[in-house]
Amino acid sequence: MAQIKDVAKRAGVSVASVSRVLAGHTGVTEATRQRVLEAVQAMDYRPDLAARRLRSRRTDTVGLIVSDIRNPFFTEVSRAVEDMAYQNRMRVILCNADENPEKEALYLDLMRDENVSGVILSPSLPTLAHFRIQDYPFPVVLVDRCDRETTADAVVLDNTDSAYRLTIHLIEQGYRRIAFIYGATSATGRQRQEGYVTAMATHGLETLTQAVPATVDAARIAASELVQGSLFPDALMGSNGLILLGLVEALREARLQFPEQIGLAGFDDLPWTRLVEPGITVIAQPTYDIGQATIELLLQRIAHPSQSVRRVVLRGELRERGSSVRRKDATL
Amino acid sequence: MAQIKDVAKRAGVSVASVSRVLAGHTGVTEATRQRVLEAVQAMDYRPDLAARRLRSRRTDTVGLIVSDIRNPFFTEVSRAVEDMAYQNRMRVILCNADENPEKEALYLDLMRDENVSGVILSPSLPTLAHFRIQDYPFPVVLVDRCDRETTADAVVLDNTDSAYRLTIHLIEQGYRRIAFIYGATSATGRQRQEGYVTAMATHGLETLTQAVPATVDAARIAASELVQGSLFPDALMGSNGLILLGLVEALREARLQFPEQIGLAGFDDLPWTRLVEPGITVIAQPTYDIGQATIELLLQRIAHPSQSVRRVVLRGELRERGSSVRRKDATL
DNA sequence: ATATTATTTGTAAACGATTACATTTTTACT
DNA sequence: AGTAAAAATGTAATCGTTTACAAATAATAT
Repeated sequence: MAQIKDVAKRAGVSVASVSRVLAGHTGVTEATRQRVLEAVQAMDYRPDLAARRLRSRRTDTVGLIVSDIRNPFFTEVSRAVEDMAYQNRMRVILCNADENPEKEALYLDLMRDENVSGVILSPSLPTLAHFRIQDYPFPVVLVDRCDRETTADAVVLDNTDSAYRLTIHLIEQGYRRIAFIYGATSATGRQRQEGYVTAMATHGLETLTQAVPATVDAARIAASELVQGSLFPDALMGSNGLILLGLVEALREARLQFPEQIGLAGFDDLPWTRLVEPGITVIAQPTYDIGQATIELLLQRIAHPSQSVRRVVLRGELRERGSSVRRKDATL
Repeated sequence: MAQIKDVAKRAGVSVASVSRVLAGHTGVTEATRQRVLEAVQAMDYRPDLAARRLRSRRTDTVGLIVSDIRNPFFTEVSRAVEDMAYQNRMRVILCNADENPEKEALYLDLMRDENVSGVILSPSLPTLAHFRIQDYPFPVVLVDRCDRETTADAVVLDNTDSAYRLTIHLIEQGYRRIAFIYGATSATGRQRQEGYVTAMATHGLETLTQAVPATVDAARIAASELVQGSLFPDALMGSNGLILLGLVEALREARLQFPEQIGLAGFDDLPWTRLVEPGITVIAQPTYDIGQATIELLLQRIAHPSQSVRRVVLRGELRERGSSVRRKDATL
C-alpha cells in the first residue's frame, strides 16, 4: 500500500503538503494541489485511518444506540441517520440495546473507547432517569425518548399531544371505556399515556391503563385478559407499533371484530395497519424526518459544542381508518 | 486520560508487561498479572483503540453491508450478526446499500479504508455478477444472495427448493394459472423464480412470471395489471415480504378476496401475514439463524484464511394458512 | 556449584499519519 | 531595487500503543 511519503515523493513535495491538500486546508498553491491530487490518483493512495485518528485525535464517527432494531420506527431512523452521516463523511457505529439498560451502558462505554465524535441514543427508562449529559466525553442527542428533566439535545414526537388527539378522536367517535396499553420501558409510552389520561379527564371518563413490556407477546397477553375480564373496554389503544400488533392478535384470538365489537387505534403507521380490514386508525410518525433532524442536531452540536440545548418536537399525524369509526349506539 | 505508561509506572512494571497482560498473552507471571490488573482497575485505564489499531494493524471490526435495512429479513440478520460479533469482542459497521450497486461499491471501498477484518455482504445482482473474492483485501461472506458461479463463503436459504415446494403446494391445492412476481434486483428472486418454473413444468403448467424492482409499490402496480389484464391468474406468488405486501395491496384495491377469488402465497413470515384474514401461506426463513451462521462463518474464515470455501444452505419452512386453501372447483 | 536452557521482563523501534515550528518563496509597498 | 509582510513549503516531533530484540532472572541438568 502506498503511503503518504510515497505520494509526496512522486508529487515532488513534502508529506506536509500532501496532508494539507487532502485535508482541504487552504494555504497551498493550486499547482501543488494538482500535482498532489494527480499523484494520489495515480497511486490510488488511501490515508490510513488508524494513523490519522491517532494523530488527529478525531474519528469522524458517530454512535447510534437504538432500543430495538426490530421496531420499524428505529429501522427508519437508522436509515436516515446513516444517509446523512455518510453524506457528511462521517461513519456510523450502530448498536442495538434491546431495551436493556446494561447493554446501553456497555455500548456507551464502547463509544468512549471508540472516541466517537458524538452519540445518538434512544434510552430506556432507567437509563433516562440517571442520564446526565456531563457524564460523557462526547455530545449526546436523545431520539424518540426524553423527559422534562433531562437537559440534553433531543428529537421527539409530540407524544402527549398526539395521544391526546388520538384519544379525543375515539371519544368523538362514541367510545367511552377506552383502555390504553403502553410500553413500560420507555418514556414515550408514559408520555402517551399522559395524553390519554388528559383527554379522558376532559370528558370526565374513567381511565383504564395497562403498562407492559414493549413486546408483541406481552401486549397480546395483556389485551386478552382485558377483553375477557370484567372491565369491558369498548376500545383499545396501543402506544406503539409492536403493542398495536399484539392487540390485533388478541382481538383475533378472542374473535372480536373491530370496529363493530370493539374500537382500535394506536401509534405507528406500519404497512400492515392498512391491510388488516378495515384498516387501523393510527398516529403516523415522521420517522425519516426524525432521524434526519437528530443527526443534523448532533452534527451541529459537534461543530458548536457550547450552543444552547435544543429540543426538536415533531408533530404526529392522525390517520383515520376503519378501526375507529363511529359506534352505532354513540351517545355523546 | 491514563495511558499505558501511567499504568506501568503504578504497577511498577514496563509498558510491555502491561500490554502483554491486556492482550491475554502468556509468558507473564501471575504476580505481575495481578499488579497490572489492579493498576488498570484503579486508574480506569482504557487502551487507545486508534493507537492499538495503528500499531497492530488489526481492527477487530467487521463490516455488514445489507441491501435494504427496511426489509425485516435484514433487520433480523443484522441483529444476529451484531449479537455474535460483540460477544466475540468485534465491532460492527453497518451500511445500508438500498439495492444500489454504486452504494455497495462505495461501502466496500469504505471497508478497505477502515481496514476491517472481514465483511458480510448481501449483493445486488450486478455486484454479484462481477464479484470476485480476490478483489478484496479482506474475507467476504455473502448472505442471502449468491449464485453457482461465485466462489465465496455464503449463507443462503434453499431458495429454489423452497419456491418449488411452495408452488407445488399451490398446485396441489388446485391452482393452475399461478403468477410469480419476483424482485429483479436480487439473485434470490431469480432462484426462487427457477423453483417456481420447475414446479410448474413438472405439472405441465404454463408459467407466468413478472420481474419488478423489489419494492412494495412496484409489486402492487405489477399485480394490479396482472389481475386486471387478460391473463387471468388464479393465484399470485411473491418472492419476498415486500413484494408480498404489494400483492395484498393490489388485491385489496381490486376487491379480490383470497382464497375465494384468487390464491396467494409468498416468502417471509412477517407478523402481518398472520393478521390479514385468513392468513397468508408463506415460506418462513430462519432469519436469526442465517445471521448467526453468517458471522460464525466469517469469524472462522478470519481465523483460518485458507480453509476451503463453504456454502451453508438453510431450509425454509412452509407455513400453510388460509390464503392457499383448496379451490372448490379443483380438478387434479 | 556451574553451565545451559527456559522463562520473564524491559528498552526502544516501529505503525503512518498530522501539525507546530522553522524556513523559503512570493507578494506588496515604498 | 530593497524591505516588510504574507503565503507556501518543509522538517521533525508527536499521537499511544504493540512487539522485536536484548537483558535479566529463574529453572534444570551436570
